[in-house]
Amino acid sequence: MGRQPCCDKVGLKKGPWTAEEDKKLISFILTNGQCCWRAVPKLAGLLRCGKSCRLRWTNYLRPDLKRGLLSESEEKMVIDLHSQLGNRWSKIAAHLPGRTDNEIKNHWNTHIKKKLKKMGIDPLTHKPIPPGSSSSSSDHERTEEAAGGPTPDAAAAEKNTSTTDTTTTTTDTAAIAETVAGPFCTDEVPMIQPHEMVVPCAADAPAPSSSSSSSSSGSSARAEEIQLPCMEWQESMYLWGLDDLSMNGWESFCCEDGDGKLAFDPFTQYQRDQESWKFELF
DNA sequence: AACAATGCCAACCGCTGGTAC
DNA sequence: TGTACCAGCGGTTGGCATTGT
Repeated sequence: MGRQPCCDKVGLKKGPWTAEEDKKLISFILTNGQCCWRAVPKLAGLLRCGKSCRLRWTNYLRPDLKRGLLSESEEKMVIDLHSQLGNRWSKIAAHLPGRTDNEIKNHWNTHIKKKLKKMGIDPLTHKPIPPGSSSSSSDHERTEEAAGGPTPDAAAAEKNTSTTDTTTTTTDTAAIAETVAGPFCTDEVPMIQPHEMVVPCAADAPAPSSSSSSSSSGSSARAEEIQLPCMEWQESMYLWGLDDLSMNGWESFCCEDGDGKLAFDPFTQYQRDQESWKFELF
């Protein structure tokens, strides 16, 4: 059967989100919660497809997101989980509160993969690379990699890794993870410590079940975890800008001392233009 | 200083699985 | 049982930032 496009693409905006669009999306979800994504852009007054809205929310605007590089322990966990689950980024992300599948995927492709290759470990199989095979990688190799794709052997190996051969690879990978996180410390910004996590409910909650019994279980369950802030928060929000908000989490603007500045964490690689958010109370 | 190469990440694309009818 | 619709997933890409020459 032919699938209809997720939305009418004519006249829809693509590319980077503007601050104004972010604001619309956040305020809509604040008011209405996460419902049918297909309807969100229309109801929120956005010229985006629902899919784009969902992605923007889950990968960037969600208040329980941690920002910054993955810590060593998180990296170890990713390696270990990857050895068991393969490229199931959403499953891996489910074990790392505040991290998105996209973020983990990117981190894997840009950092971890490289580290493993440098150590002579095949990031696909988590086993030592036989001498003689190439282990270099760069962003520009991705084309060849993508074009060629994994070798049948590698693909099979990954499949094995992710399905049946979990016991051996887990053991291997535990050691690998230990080694990798040790000598290679690429993190050049302070780590987020567990106590700095902005939305405790995400960390405290059990890992989301991968099996959804209804279409709403995944994201909606997550929505239920999110403690929507009090109304006073909105003043802080506009005072500090929504980018700060999305970066640090809503709770940092609702902290007991009532001073969002204390909650602001300067370590992040926050580089986005904040000009457009300086309105209202400024 | 100018240009090229490389790194990085947000966002997009297309597919899959689940569900309602 | 088959079809249509939806949310979610994983792979890929575009473009900006950074680094090297």
